[in-house]
Amino acid sequence: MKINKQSLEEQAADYLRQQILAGAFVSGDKLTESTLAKDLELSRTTVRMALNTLASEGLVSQKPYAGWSVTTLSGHDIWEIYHLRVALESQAAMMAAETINDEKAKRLRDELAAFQAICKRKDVSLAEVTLCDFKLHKLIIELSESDRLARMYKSVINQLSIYIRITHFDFDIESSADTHIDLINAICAGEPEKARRLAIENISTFTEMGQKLKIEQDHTSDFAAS
Amino acid sequence: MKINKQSLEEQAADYLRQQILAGAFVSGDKLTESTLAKDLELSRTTVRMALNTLASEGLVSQKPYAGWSVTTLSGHDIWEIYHLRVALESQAAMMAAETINDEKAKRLRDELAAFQAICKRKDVSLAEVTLCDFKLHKLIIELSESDRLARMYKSVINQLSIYIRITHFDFDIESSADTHIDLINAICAGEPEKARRLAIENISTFTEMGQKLKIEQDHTSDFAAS
DNA sequence: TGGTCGGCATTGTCCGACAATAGGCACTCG
DNA sequence: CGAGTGCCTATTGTCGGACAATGCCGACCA
Repeated sequence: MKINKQSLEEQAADYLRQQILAGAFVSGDKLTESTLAKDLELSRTTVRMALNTLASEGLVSQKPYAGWSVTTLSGHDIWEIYHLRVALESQAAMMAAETINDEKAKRLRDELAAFQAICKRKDVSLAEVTLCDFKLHKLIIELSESDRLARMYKSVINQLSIYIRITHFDFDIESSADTHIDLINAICAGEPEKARRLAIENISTFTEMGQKLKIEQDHTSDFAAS
Repeated sequence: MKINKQSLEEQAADYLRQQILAGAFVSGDKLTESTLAKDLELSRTTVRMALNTLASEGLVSQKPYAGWSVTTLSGHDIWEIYHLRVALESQAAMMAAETINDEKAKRLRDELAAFQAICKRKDVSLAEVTLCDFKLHKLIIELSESDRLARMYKSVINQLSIYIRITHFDFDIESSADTHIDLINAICAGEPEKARRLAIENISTFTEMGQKLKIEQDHTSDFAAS
């Protein structure tokens, strides 16, 4: 038996977030309260509150009396988001290194090992590699043991994925996991400053490539889910 | 003539935020929708949305069907907030250093000079010093030119001031401004890495003292206002 | 003592209504 | 032809009331 403890508003927010991240609504699309209310079979009030939630996460924007729309990001917005990601992820790497213990280290190494195993397969798809990469970064955030940081990070990543539907591309898949080895080692060794530096480097190369190519990504809901 | 373009919800949120930061409601106080609605002469719906906004900022918490209350922060929460402040403020210092120009440098130096002037006065109050200190930090954030970062920073600071009603205490007021000199110089000189390091040091000493003493602070509304 | 059962306060959700506003269209006037 | 003007429509902003769902607390009972 499974009972649903989430409020309707929460469910609506989750659903809409997922739809946006999955690309069912794309940047600039207009969302009207009454239409959504009919589609979701909810009252306008509830839908409205869900939209408010998404707005606070930066996924949708509203113009007074004009309507809601999926956020459109300018170049400057992307710049902001990139720098925020650097700030949060490097901080998380530091904190993870500071609070490292055997159990955490094991989780990190296991995740990295899985990542490497995936990369070695010949028939591996980009999607799978991407998923592993995401999971690893997400794990580092989790190991920082800061819910607030995790929340902010998720918001940043979600905003980013409205704009870019990529993470990895046609560069060497095999070495994809390996670029994380040093970072994971630094964290496990309890070297905060080194971990911080490597985390920044890792994101930098990632983003640099992101500027060149944009590819559809088919599992954007990963971050929004939890 | 001055017309009010803000929605009622926004005004309610601003008002409540100010009340919380000013100490009219303290940590743990219960807020009931219908009571607030009567007090503010608004509908429950509107109040509810305002509370939702504050919740997304971390100022109030809600337990389903039980009620809203001003957030109570645990030791771990404070730890999270401290680390977030470090991450955001050091990043802002870096970004300010990276994008420094004559006009920005002038603003920084002017603010610092004002700070120093205040500290030199014999009859200066702690409140005034605190205000200057806040303004300087706020300026650095602003100079990073990232609205998202500013928003997150404000949220972090607001949460912090629910718990701690202090910024400065009975340590040497005269040298208070001077501890910022190196940081400002690094930013103006366009040295991101140095600026980052000094920003972290600055916050660390600040927080360290914050753990010892807690003093009422009488201008908490500064950050929430803008 | 410990568990159960109501009652009360408060939130969660809905509906319907109406005012306020933005955005687009047609119209006028030069 | 172009610019400004005024109207119409779609949509949001706000409201009040209503009722169900739930958490809390105290009373009662074994």
